[in-house]
Amino acid sequence: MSKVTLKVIAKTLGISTSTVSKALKNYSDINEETKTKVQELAKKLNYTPNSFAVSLRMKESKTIGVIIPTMVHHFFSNVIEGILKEAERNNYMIFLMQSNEDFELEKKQIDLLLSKGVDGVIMSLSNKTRDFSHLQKVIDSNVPLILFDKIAKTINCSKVLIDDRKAAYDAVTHLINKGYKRIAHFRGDLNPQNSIDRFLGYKKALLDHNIEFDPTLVYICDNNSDFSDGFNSAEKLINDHGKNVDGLFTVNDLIAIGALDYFNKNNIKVPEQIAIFGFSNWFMTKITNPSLSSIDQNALKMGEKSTEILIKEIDYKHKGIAYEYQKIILDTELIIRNSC
Amino acid sequence: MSKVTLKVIAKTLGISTSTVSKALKNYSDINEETKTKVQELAKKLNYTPNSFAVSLRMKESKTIGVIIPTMVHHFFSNVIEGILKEAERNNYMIFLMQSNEDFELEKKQIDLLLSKGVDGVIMSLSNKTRDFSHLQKVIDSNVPLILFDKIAKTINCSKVLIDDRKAAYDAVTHLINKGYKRIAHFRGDLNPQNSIDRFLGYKKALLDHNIEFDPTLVYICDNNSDFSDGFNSAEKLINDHGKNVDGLFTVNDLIAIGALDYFNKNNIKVPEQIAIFGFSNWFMTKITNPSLSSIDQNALKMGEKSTEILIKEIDYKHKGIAYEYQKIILDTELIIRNSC
DNA sequence: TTGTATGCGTTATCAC
DNA sequence: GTGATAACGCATACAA
Repeated sequence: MSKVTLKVIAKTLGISTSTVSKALKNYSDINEETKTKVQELAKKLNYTPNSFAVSLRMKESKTIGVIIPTMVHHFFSNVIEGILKEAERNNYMIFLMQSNEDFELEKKQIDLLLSKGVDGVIMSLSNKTRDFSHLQKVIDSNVPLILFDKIAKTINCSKVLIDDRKAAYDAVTHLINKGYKRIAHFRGDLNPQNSIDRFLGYKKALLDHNIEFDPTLVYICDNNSDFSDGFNSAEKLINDHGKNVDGLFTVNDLIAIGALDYFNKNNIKVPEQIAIFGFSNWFMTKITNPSLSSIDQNALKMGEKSTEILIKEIDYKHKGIAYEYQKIILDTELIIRNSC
Repeated sequence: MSKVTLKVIAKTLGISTSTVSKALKNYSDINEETKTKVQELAKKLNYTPNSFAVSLRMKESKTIGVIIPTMVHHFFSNVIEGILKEAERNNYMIFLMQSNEDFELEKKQIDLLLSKGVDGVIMSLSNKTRDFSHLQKVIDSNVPLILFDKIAKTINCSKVLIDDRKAAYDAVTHLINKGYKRIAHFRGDLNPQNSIDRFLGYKKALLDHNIEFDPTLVYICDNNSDFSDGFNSAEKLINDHGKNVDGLFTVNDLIAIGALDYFNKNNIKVPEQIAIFGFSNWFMTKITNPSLSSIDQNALKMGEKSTEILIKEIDYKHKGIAYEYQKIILDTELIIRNSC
């Protein structure tokens, strides 16, 4: 941090710090001559305002806190990229934290962010989070909060998400229209809302098309950061149902790829014997054998949009303008490839 | 940020703010009774120190700035995870920025971090960075700087990296020992040091084993965030050399997978007709067909180690202890799978 | 053992 | 137009 302060400039110019401060901000009641004099010297000395002093005085830090469950994940790294880009455009900096799917850590991180005086918080909840008092605390501290993807329905704040239920419904409907009838589902954890919604979309698509819902075709993959779960579930699926299954819809692409690996290694033809539909449109899906149909959920845009509305709320709050919380549902897109 | 200040506590207790300040810090010259009184009230009121005031006063922010070229990348997201974890352990927060392989942006971000008063900076350079004056600026500002992976040789600061040259040498030697003789190399951008070093390791392995270095077997893949570059280069390779090539060492796994995709789609058997060795040990390499041999570069540890030595340097600086810059070379490991 | 005074660097109010 | 002064919240040297 620069050692050049207003005082230094004032002293070398023989004027007061308040004049310097105003001159640098182009206040109308300052003589043009002094203005240029001050601004030139400031530039020459490479003056930058001390951000702690500014924040202390102004009660805003131009800083946003972000908490995500896991860093190493194509979806989240894309969201982060979107957040960083939008923040950059608006001159905000990002404090990044990873809750590591740990509720206690998530709580602690909220406190840390609040104590650091962030102007707002963007977060996606850990799979284990069932109690939301820490979120309420953010709101009660009068700090704007945006939830994305893994949200808490009961918390009153702006949210950015996709319609998981509809996306799943569309994917499964596609499978059905292609003639598949015994469609399995590898779902995620029982707790997170989007894992629930994808399951519900799957189920509804079956029922709407007069296909019996068979609970034995649903498998839980609770570790969604690895494909081994998909591989193992595929093995179980075939052991349990043999050829009496012809389709598979998975909660994410990683699991789909794990399952595909199992099928490939066991000479089960995809999509001839079993069709697969993934979720997230991870870039790897283009290159699997066969390439994998999936659902694009536009993670980048989710990050950008979350940041955009957060900054708007910060701005409104600052100006004392009232605003309503938004619930933004981003479009998803079926990407049909060769796996179904 | 909490509205409870030292002043509030002092006033309700009828004592001075300085006594409160000291009591909360367990100063030895404060009466035990007042101490507990103060601490209890502070707890009850949920007092948290105003971090701007503390930073302004103490000239340290418990904050680290991190700049990486791209967010959506398995290597970097793993590094970030390591940084976040180590920072968490030491009560530091991370400002994350993405230079997006843009030199001008990288420069600007340095200024932003410096103006935010970070206690230290960790970064990996953009591929386009050839001028390092912005790094020197960090050092001149007396802010500890750690470079990792994409470093500047000429800048005098601590560095954390792997021995790219040796790793590449080992991988290519493995191919040679397996009997492959016409080994191609898909290298990265011409500028970054690690792309150069991997190329040099490749070349040296050939020469040390009496295999002629054939420059026409070297292809440049300058977009290392996608596998299409690998696919296209593989196509060129086969067009140019037909069956007169039996091995391939790539600068990273993404490119290896792109190449593998081309071979698979064109019925070129791996490793029978051509063997492949990747770089980075991305988790996808386990699951390709065939699985891909690669080099593990322990990204997580690179993040942790960078943070660890940065925090040590911050600490030393703060205490006025002299320290020497370190150059830490992390171990790499050949992971042999079915592609060679 | 406690309180007073000062300063960190900035902005804002109000005299002059 | 300009400058003195106070305040943001905290830490600390020094006085009491």
